[in-house]
Amino acid sequence: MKQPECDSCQEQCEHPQAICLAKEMVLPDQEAQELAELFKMLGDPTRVKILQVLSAQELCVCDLAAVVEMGQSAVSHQLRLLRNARLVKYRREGKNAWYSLNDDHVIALFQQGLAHIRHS
Amino acid sequence: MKQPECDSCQEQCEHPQAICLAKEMVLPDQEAQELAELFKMLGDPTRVKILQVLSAQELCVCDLAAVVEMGQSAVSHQLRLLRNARLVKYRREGKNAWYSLNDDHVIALFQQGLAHIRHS
DNA sequence: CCTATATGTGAATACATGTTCATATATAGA
DNA sequence: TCTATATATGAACATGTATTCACATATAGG
Repeated sequence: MKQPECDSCQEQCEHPQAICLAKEMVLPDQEAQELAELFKMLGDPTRVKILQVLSAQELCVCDLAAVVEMGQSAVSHQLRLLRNARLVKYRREGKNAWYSLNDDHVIALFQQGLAHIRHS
Repeated sequence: MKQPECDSCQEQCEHPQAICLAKEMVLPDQEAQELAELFKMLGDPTRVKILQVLSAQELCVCDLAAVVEMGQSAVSHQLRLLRNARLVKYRREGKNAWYSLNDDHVIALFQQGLAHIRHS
């Protein structure tokens, strides 16, 4: 077994080797933060529904509001968050703003997530 | 094209067909809720780190606190959430409580998530 | 039984989040 | 230009969340 190398393990830790191994592999702050941001964006039922229905077709704001049964304003606020997170894009056509997924990665996450909650 | 079938589409909606198709496929409330809960659980950098290091080895509370550089109490609170969500399990051995992942599904989600943030 | 150590937890705090309301902006059509 | 409709957004509010502090519980070893 290799010896712990990080300084902080020499004094106070209960199980220095385990800690050092863990410290070597743990995601750096920024990446952990970004990953958490991504999951946080998927961590709201309204946004879940929005993203899910957008995976099948482009929809405008008032349609989305009808589908998820929420006010137009609430949906619009959520869409802004999803836009900022680059999870959705939109195009303007006359009075309507048509939203769609920016890429399909999110769908893979949904599928994994659904698989998890469905048999666990 | 098939006609819209859901009642609510007959009156107010802007694009009834799109809405009806979406309504037919949208996740039911409870499932959207559960999925959101799962992602919410992954939506915090501390928990992200905890789960990630637990994917490699079993660790006790004070070790986890050292690795994620947070107080023992904070870690303990987070572990309770993760326990309630059945994402981690633990066994007591003397004075220590050794935590580990309950299953490996979460890791798949992390990998998907990392893939997403790393090239997007 | 007493002490030291590891862990769990309630209360308090600060902060983040989601929705609503009112209103602003943008566009189409008269 | 004026009106109607779709969308965006700021402010306010209520609720949720993460951390800290103080303390409770549990266990090992005198």
